[in-house]
Amino acid sequence: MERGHTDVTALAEGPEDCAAVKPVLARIGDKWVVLVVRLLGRRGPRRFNELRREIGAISQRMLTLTLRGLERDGLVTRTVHPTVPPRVDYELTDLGRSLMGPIEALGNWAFAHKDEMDAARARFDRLHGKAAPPPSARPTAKAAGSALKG
Amino acid sequence: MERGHTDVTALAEGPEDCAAVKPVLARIGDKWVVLVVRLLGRRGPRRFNELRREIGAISQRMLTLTLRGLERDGLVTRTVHPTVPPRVDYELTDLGRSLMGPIEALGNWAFAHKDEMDAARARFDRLHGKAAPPPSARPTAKAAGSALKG
DNA sequence: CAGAATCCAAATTGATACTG
DNA sequence: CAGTATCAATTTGGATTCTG
Repeated sequence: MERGHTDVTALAEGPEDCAAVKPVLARIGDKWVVLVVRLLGRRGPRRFNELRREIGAISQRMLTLTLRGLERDGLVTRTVHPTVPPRVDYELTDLGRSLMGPIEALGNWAFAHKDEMDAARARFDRLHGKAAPPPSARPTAKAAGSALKG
Repeated sequence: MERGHTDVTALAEGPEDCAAVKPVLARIGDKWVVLVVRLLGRRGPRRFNELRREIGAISQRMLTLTLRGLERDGLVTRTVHPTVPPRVDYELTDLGRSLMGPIEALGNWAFAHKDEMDAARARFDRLHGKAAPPPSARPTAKAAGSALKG
């Protein structure tokens, strides 16, 4: 049953099922999870600071939190080598590896369509007069006052 | 080039590419986006409150924000019918439809492995004495006081 | 090196009220 | 019906400090 990511074409759609997969999707949806899983999947086991360096923009706290979450969900194993200085290796579990298929699909899609999305965003922003509201874009009090920052 | 979700097996892995796809993944990673795209993809165009009802747990504001984001990224179209009361239909664009493959793959994976993840979580929590630290789990002042709730 | 703890800034979200 | 505006509460994330 290791045929990649189970191509079950018929997926339930009831609200109960939505609720069931929601926490799973929440974890996968985590920005860092995708990067960490890809890294561990493609380049094998990694130490804490190796991951940190290779990911680049992540803070220590977020990496710790991300790895802990992945470990909790059974997607990675954490192996502590009782040496000094300490050495900790993180590696994908079978479950974690089974996630690579869907993750790659998503990554490939993102890579293949980022230009279209960029163009769409530019067009939308132009039509709406907005500059570039990052994610949600709502006036946050500080935004009003910071207008004169330049 | 409409062969589903481009099965490009070789995906770049440099940090620059990571940066490029990050915003894309961020949008896809959004909990609601997956649900909305699936709904629009499987059941066709939908009105605002139809989506609201069918999703269930979403607030009006979040649905508005989610749809706006999807529209901005060129994944859905928003059609206003100048009737009274107003009627607005949301529908996937071609780009949006092309996302369905990866989304389904992810949804299927989540559905297929939620039990394993649940089990893993339970085991982890048991070993760590923690009750059930939802996502990140950090002491938030209020959490300290609620420890004696059991 | 790997991580825990603390502090604090900023983003996210829900509830509510108002509008065309 | 389909939003927008505003406010309050929660969450999230980064920076810093400390430890084994």
